[in-house]
Amino acid sequence: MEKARLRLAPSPTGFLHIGNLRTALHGYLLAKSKKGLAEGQGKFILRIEDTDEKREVEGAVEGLIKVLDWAGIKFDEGPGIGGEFGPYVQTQRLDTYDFYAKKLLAENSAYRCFCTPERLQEMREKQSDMKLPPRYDRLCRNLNVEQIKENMDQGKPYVVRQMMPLEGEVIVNDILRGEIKFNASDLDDQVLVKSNGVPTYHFASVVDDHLMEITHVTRGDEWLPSFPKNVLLYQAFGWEVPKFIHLALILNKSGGKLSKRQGDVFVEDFRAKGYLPEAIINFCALMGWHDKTDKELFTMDELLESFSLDGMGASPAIFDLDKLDYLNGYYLRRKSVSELAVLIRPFLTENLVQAHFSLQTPAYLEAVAATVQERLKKLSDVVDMTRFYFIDKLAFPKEMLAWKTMTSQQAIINLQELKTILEQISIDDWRTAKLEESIMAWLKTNDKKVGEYLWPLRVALTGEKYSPGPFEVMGVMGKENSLKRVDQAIA
RNA sequence: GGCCCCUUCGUCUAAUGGUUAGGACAGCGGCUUUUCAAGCCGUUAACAGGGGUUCAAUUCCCCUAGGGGCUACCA
Repeated sequence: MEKARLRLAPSPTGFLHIGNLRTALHGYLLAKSKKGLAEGQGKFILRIEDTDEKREVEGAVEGLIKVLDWAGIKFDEGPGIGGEFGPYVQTQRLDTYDFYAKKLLAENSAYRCFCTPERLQEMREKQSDMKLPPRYDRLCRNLNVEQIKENMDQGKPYVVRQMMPLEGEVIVNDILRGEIKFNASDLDDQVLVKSNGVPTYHFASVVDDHLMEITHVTRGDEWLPSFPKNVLLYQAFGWEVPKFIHLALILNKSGGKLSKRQGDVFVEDFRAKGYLPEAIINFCALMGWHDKTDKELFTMDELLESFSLDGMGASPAIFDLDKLDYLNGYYLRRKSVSELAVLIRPFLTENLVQAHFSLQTPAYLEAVAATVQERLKKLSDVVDMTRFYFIDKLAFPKEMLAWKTMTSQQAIINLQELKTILEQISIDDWRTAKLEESIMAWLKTNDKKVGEYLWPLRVALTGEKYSPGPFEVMGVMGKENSLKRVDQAIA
């Protein structure tokens, strides 16, 4: 059996982007799925890439771990979890990077660069004026020992740069795309260690992936351009190159980069709106992966059975909110009523604030939940959908009571008729099924038009054009409150 | 500009050197029906373009176009 150790290596710069969750999920499943890389025996590791203190956001690591856990992605090793390859936070591994940077320097695979940011800036401007690709001009690449010593003695700050081959081809292999060729002459002498002594992503991730024995690197394909540089670095160390799987980006509706501007992009946003982890996971799995059968509805457990490398593709996917909504509605409908009641509770505070205490019981919430379950796309929809259940007096124009071509006067007359019937129904019989039975029977025997009675009744009860049916609503609200609404509509 | 990646219905995606190019979401129509949903049934809709290779190309190759990414002492 193939060994598989994969990692998620986020930088703690804020919330978790939905695209990163997709990357995380695919990596996780490759490690853990029965049809994955290692028959479900792979390891999934969390490593925090916090080498850019400028972009770091307070509390982001905790947030990341929390939301990943919510989504159902578990780690075998990582900060707070442990493991034999720790620490799993890069700023706690600075000595390690220092050691390997010195090694590279000693072996002449890297060099110190004393160029100031100002000089680099100027250089790039000149290059782009001359329509040349902006690239380090390698001024410091050929500094002799004395010059280096002199600069160091003067305490000049320096970065460590990777020494790229001057000519030839670098051929790399991506699992999803096969061979990719780069000209060595197109490769910049990448910065490995910044002047503050902290490594760049490029350097730290290669060192860590090797030391942590990562076998397969999954990452976004925005890293494809640095792939040859990574490979060269492995070769400079004499290390085996792990397999690379570059996942295509997730794009917005117009095909551009999915960004905050166009709406929700963070998993936390979706969670706050009431999307279920089941839906998000199913949705993310399907972007860039497809089962060999036509099956599309997958729980995490099912993905753990079916997800495989050969179902993965390399083309970018556009984020389709409609499909996410569908999936979320689907999983919402599959919840038990009591589960749903618990889920909607946090969204209902606005409604409950104005409600009589008798309307705040778990039992009432469950009854309410049952009537809106099949209508919800996301949990936050529950607010508007159930408002009428919690308020004392409805406000709606009388004309709304009229069904199709009937007048509101006629609607009120019909309501009065219904009222007498309803009053005769005992509290014990005041249940949705029984109410429906009685009213429908009455309508039939008296040869009444169903719509001319049920529409006004429903509007009287809910004050809404669209809502659950009158029998369901009366079943939830009880006799007293239901009749009160009918009276209010008649008055 | 340079380098790299990608290209099947609007969207996510199957399949195949010879198919009526399949499924799902969305759309549309119908059934059901007091409304909205849900459900069921049906239906519109795609191989980016041009060259090759071949008896045959959506499938293999090349070019073009389009889209995207990278081009920092950010990841």
